[in-house]
Amino acid sequence: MIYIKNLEDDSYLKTYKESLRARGSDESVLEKVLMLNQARKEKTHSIEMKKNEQKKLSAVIGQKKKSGEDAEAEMNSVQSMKSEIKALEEDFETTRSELDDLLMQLPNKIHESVPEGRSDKDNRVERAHGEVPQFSFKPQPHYEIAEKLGIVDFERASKVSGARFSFLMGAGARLERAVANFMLDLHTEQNGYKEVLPPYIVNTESMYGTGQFPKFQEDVFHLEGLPYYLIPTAEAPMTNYFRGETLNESDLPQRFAAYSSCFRSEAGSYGKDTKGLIRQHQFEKVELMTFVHPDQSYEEHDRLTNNAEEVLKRLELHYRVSTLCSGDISFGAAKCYDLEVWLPGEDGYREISSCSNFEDFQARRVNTRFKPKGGGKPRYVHTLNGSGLAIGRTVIAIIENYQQEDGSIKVPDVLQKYLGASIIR
RNA sequence: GGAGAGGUGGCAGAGCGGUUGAAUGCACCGGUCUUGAAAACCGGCGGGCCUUCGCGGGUCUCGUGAGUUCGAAUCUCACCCUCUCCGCCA
Repeated sequence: MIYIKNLEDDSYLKTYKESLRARGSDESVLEKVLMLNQARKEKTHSIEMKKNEQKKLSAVIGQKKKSGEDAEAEMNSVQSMKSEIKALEEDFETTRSELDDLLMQLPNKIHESVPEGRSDKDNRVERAHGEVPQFSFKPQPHYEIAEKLGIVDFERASKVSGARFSFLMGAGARLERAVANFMLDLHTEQNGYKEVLPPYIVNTESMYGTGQFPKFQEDVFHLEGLPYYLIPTAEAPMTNYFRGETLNESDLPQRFAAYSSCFRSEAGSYGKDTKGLIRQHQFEKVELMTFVHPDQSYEEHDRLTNNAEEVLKRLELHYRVSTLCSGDISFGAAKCYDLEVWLPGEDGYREISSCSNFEDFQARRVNTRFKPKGGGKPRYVHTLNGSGLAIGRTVIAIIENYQQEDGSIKVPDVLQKYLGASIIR
């Protein structure tokens, strides 16, 4: 049961409707939800009244039996109440499950600072770092460079696994590992995150908790015949980490840097980015995930985004930051910044991180709350996450931005100690 | 994979089929006492949903789900999880 309380608040409802419109989503779902919620309340009430009657009568029976009296009449009337209640409950259950299904289809309310728009063309560029690098030769795409250097093998990967898989070989594999270590060290030693290696498989319930389901059921790998899924991102296990728990306010914020492989079926993206490492079924990522006090989530959103940006800054890669517009922002996010890195081989920008504030959208689904310091009812935490960064795409950016005319790759300064080399040739 | 034990409130730990949301202890919060603190004493102390302007009332919740019963934390079944021993394995 999610979201009901908010939707009963008139002013919230008003802004929520505006938000739905800005997203371009179906408003009729909301109308149905409001109707069903009303029905749900009425049905709950009548069931509870009946149950109360029944309980009282049962107590009478208990008394009578104890004192050896006959309770035949009472027992008969309880019997008939029971069937009445059963019918009411079945009816209620229909309403409730219908309502639940619809509630899962309602997207998060977007934040007021999110620009209106329909597609990624309407996203608002907030800032850029560095400048588009100039080359004295024509820069090659990463897969050309990498294949020539023998640090990636797509052909054998397609034989062994299929399309959208790769073998990283030698310095390629090591570069991937170096980048992962560099990011994790930065986030744990300087940015205050706790390092996590989460499970790569989660159960059905966890997939609903992050808001991946039911909408994106197609995009994940399902283990046949089992209620298990390969994680499309570490966001899945991490958002569920405190599922069903009530934390203390003093426990907040909780900041995690989770390193994991990610698995995506990429159904529906056939023909897109078929070359190279851009869109693989399996890739590595360091995911930043935080649980914070609701009053601090927007401050935290900037912090987290800055932490992700710092990786690119230290690697001296040109990138820009945009706020996703209302039509482009994901289902569960209230606000989202995309970090796009410059790829000379493509002569364009590529998303390398997506930093979202979910406010309490996910927290409601996973039921993660905290007890306020001064006492009072538990409140939902706010959750945020962002790639810090996608490792495979970072490797691509390094290959393309640090390529030399002779086909070698210069190693960025900060990675040299991890790689034990200053050039890959 | 085989054999056994167990899952009760923040923790520890009782619980006979009958008014038990659940004894007791600890922790926590408020108060008395104290210069202050401790100790002692008194009181309070889970969450969801429905209802109420509020006080309050109702209902659900003792791993999860179904069932037996007028009535289930207590009985039955299935599932999940934890622990111990054996086997296997990185």
